[in-house]
Amino acid sequence: MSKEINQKPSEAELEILQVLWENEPANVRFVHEQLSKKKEVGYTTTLKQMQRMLDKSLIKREGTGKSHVYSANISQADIQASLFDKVVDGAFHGSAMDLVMHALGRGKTSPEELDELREFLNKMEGDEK
Amino acid sequence: MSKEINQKPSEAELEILQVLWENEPANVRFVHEQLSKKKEVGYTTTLKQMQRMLDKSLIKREGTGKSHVYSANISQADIQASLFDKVVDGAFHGSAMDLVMHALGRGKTSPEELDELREFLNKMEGDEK
DNA sequence: TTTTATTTACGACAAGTGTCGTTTATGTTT
DNA sequence: AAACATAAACGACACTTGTCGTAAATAAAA
Repeated sequence: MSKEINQKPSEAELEILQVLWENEPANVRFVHEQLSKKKEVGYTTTLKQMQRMLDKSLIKREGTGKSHVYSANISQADIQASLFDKVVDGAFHGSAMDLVMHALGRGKTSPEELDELREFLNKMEGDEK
Repeated sequence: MSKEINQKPSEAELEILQVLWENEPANVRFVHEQLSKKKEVGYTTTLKQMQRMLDKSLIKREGTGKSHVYSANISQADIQASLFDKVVDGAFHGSAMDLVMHALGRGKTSPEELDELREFLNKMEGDEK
């Protein structure tokens, strides 16, 4: 059901998608300004990147002449799933559980979050009868 | 303390590293044969890839003349951390917890694993007094 | 010590990516 | 309408990556 992910976004493309996911629809200037907060990059670079993403259908756009606005054309959920699988396969022996342990073992998880997680686990247990 | 990760491995490089992590040290032929189980690829392709990885110091090698054996030069742990951060930042709003939820919410986690996780959580709680 | 089998080393090439400079189109202001 | 400001479109270029073919080196067999 979910759209085919023909072209997985590159590093830079992902950054752009992030901006879009949280600010759709947005024009190039806006996206560029957001990116500029994180790194040094030229406006035309961002523009070009977005045009290529348009070609690849990673994003879509509306508007005419001088006012184009873009939106992501793949859901964040799809990318999450895709990247998740990739990292699990690529670095955690294919074991999602190992990844979870890694996440929790970094010592950066707050007690509140742990509680939340615990609750989540209980809920899951309930679900599977 | 951990070695700097100057060049993050590419997709193909990661596959090679995986083989090495589990079979160090290994020669090109062996690595190539392992890769061949998963995908179609030429011997020289693997060789070239490994030579480049050597240049980048992703791996190291020993031996002379016709018998070279290679070993990974970055730990799996480093890569795990690196890829983990990358995916968390890139697709999960920087929230490791969201990633964990994603992992658990896929419905591919066995009850045993969930129990194991629960125990892990309890243990963590204990630790932080 | 030739021949044979392998392994390495080189060099190439196409596609994809990150980055821009420059030019063109198009609204906006005078 | 002329001048400006700004956005979009093009084209380029250097690097990386994935893939090999071919040549050179070297060890093993005959």
